[in-house]
Amino acid sequence: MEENKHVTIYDIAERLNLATSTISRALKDHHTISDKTIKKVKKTAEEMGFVPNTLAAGLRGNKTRTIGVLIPTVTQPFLSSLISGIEITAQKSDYTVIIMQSHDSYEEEVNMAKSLYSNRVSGVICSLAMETRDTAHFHQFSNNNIPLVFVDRVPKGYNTFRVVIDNYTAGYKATKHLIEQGCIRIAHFTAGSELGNLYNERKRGYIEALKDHNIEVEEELIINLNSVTYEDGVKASNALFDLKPIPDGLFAPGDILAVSAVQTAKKRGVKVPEEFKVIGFNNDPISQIIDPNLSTITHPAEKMGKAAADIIIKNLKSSKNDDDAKEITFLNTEVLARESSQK
Amino acid sequence: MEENKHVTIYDIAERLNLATSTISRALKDHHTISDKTIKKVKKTAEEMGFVPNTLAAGLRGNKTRTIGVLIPTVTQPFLSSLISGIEITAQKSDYTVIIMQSHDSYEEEVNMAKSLYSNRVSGVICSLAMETRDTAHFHQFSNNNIPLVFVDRVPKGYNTFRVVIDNYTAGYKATKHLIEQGCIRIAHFTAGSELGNLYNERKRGYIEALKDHNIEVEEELIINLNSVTYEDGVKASNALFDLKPIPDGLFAPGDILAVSAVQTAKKRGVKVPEEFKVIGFNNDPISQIIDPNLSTITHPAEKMGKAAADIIIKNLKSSKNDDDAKEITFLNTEVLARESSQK
DNA sequence: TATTTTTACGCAACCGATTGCAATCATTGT
DNA sequence: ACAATGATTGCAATCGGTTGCGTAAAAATA
Repeated sequence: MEENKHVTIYDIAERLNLATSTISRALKDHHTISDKTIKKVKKTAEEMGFVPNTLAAGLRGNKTRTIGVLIPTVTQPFLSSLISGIEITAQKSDYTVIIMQSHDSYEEEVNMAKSLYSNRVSGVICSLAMETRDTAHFHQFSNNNIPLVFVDRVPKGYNTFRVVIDNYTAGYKATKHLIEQGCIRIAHFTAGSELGNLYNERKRGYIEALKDHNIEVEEELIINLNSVTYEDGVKASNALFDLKPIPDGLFAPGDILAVSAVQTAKKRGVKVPEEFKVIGFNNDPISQIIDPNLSTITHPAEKMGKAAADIIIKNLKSSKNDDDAKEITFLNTEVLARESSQK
Repeated sequence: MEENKHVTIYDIAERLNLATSTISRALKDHHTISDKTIKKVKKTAEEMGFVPNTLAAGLRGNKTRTIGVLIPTVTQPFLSSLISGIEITAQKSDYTVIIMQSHDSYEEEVNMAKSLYSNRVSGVICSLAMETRDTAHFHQFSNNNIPLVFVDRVPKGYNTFRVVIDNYTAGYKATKHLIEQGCIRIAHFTAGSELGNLYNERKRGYIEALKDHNIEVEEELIINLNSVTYEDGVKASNALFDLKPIPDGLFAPGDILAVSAVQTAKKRGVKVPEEFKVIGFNNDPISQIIDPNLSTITHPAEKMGKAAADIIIKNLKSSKNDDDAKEITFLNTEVLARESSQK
């Protein structure tokens, strides 16, 4: 196992009796370099096993062709699909992706943002941690002209790019769907989070849909969860089924919650969808596994990732000092009617 | 939106009338720097919003405190949990994680390996792409003393660190479990892959378990899949149920496959587990969602990630020229008996 | 043939943190 | 009071590409 020192452009230059500047330019097909030289350099570089040192280039040029991704976790289907989308698009333009997980912790998010900045990423894509209440730690990007795109869980009142779905409309659609399936007492699970206001938006849609169909909004049918987990979903579901007449429908703003409700219903002898119709959110893989199959709202994760990466890359290309307002991209969602909400 | 130039140690040095070397040392609590100076420097650095430039440090020191992770995809539960484990451990030691997806393509794997090397990662953790047949593209790491750990899908005959489960034993256990539950004609799904020999190993365990219990190995019960996907699982399952007397059990080397079998069984009126018992592999989330709950083999993804990261970090710390044989770490698996294999 | 224009390449500074070695200052011993 | 020892800090090279500017050589034009 020989201890190969890294091969540098200096090594190539020495071998060919050329200047490093020539090597550097030849490797990038610079027009001032003759074709002969370019071929010769590339051939030699290949032979010597030259691999450019990204650090050196990044240091000098102050651009790393790296996109930093800061998300709560990679283990949620939605987020791993998001990454997948980012990665596919990034790769096409020869960008590298650094992924960091905040684990929904504000402190970690702050640290990792600093770390990304420290690594001089060219752009940042972020979905906020649940805990996050302020966005000061993102100013370092904005202030240094590093494109910043928030996805899905985006902050209010911060002029950056955003890629989202219309959570209000989606919530409205979901609820309307249940109404159309005959539900008249529809429950809703929600979760608090001031900055990433998506649950509030879905709830708004839910309420508005009820009102539009002359259905009374009952506070006891709206349950606030601490966390969007299976366990909390089970608790909330049990609370629902403890009600005197149980509700006949549920709009859960997440498939895990919806699944927990379906399974709890089964355990308690409540028939889905006959006595209790459910619609979830996200179209996670589990929605097609559970019996009955779960109706849900599509959430174009991969598409969102691609869109976010596209924005970063396009922005980097034009490299204009975009001081103007940052666009907000809305992606479409749809009701996916399956068995759990069948009339 | 002021255009803050990055603050460097030069800026701090100028402000305090000190040398950059002093600043650099003060920031890392070097013992030759007085406490006063250290405090002063840190305070000023904080005030000025100094964030160290990782690139510069990495270039100079030729170490980046970055772990490169090269895996087929992040969207599989097993792999995203693996990442999670890597990330948790890395973060504790202040390492950054770069994730790249090969999408099971050999060509992409080669490119991304080069990219990781180009980024001068301090260590690499890899789970091979399905397509990969040789490992030449990993020599650049071995040759340059960059610790390399293969996880789960590991190459044969390559002296590097490996973190795996004992797939043979796991396959044996799974099959034995079905036998103990009364199965006498057990089918098996398998998939070809020469380098990452895990399916072959599981199959070996399956066959050995049958032999040990005097059960004939029937070739028609062993179905070779092109890919480990739901769709291929459905095809294979239908093939099984087309047999004159259908088998009474199935060991599927992946929960997706097992789920596809259970659902296909339902569709065709085959009762699980009464007429057909199933055990999967991985303990993916879906195994607890499907009805009946899926018996499976635990696969300690997060633990494997932690172990792999630990190896990298430990190796980097000792920084000995470990020319000796690389250890192989076996993690434990267990049968998780749930409803789908109930006697 | 003399001169202008191209073409092709070299020189050297630069990015920002790190580090071996030299230098300066303060403190203690004699 | 002076040398010696130790505590602090400064100097300058270094890592490996990148790039503005300068120049020599070749080609084009007068």
